[in-house]
Amino acid sequence: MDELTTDGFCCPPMTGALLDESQAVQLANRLKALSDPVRLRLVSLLACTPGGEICACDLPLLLGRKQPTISHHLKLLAEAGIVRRDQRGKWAWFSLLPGALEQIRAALGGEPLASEPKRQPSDARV
Amino acid sequence: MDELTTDGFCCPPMTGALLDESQAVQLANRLKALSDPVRLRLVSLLACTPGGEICACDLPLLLGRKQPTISHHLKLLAEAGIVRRDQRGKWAWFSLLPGALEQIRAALGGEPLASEPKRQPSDARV
DNA sequence: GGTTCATTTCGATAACTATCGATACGATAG
DNA sequence: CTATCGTATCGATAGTTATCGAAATGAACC
Repeated sequence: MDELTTDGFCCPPMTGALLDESQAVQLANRLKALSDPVRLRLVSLLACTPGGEICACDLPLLLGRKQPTISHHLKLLAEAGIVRRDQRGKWAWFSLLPGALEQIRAALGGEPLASEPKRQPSDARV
Repeated sequence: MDELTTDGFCCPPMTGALLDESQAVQLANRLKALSDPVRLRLVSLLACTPGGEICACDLPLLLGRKQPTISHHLKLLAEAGIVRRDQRGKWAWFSLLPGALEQIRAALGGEPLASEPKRQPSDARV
């Protein structure tokens, strides 16, 4: 899990910068990291916390999951480059990795993504 | 699968609009619909196609998957409210549902999502 | 070193998902 | 009505994931 190289969908009207297989896999992996209610709430918590970070010890209560489950989700988010772990004394603090969400949003298409006319049914095949 | 009621993460600096369980489930479902390379490429194709729509008959070749697989992915995208189906004669044409991607992007946090200071390790418990 | 406590890893289970062959459905053409 | 052909559904299989109890790891403190 490394850099996000694509600038995502294209479409300031009608370009041709499709996602190739590997770009799609990369973006899919990042989105998958966010495609879970527990992880979304976790990210949302981090985003809304004044200091920007949360102690792992509070998460089981905040999210209603047992501690190993929380740890599992934190690991996935960290591997996806969305969250950063900071061991401070006995406790582990987590924070959003700056720019991560913005990158994902951008990959989902920075531009309007307009829709347009219609083609004939008869053009369909070949 | 209906409306997207949340405006997502909060955080024009430090608000308190967390995602609750049901909001999180809803958003997770939409993200899950995008968390697959085949579906991402499909969406990307739709986004980059001049007319904004593609005949299902072309997708097995374009995406390198068999027809039932394509049909499966199209169904998921349609159920997630990302794609629209238009039967025209014998063929089914698909197009992006206007605004769907934008909604998802917005739910991922319309605002900067800044990060900030640090707390003491000793504040950790209680 | 040894105790304590937060967190991760392990292992097991249940639920879900992508894929595709076979088949059913649906619309058009004859 | 029948044949044809595009698409959806069914059923099976293999791979993935969320969850959590139990055990291992790691850091502070004495």
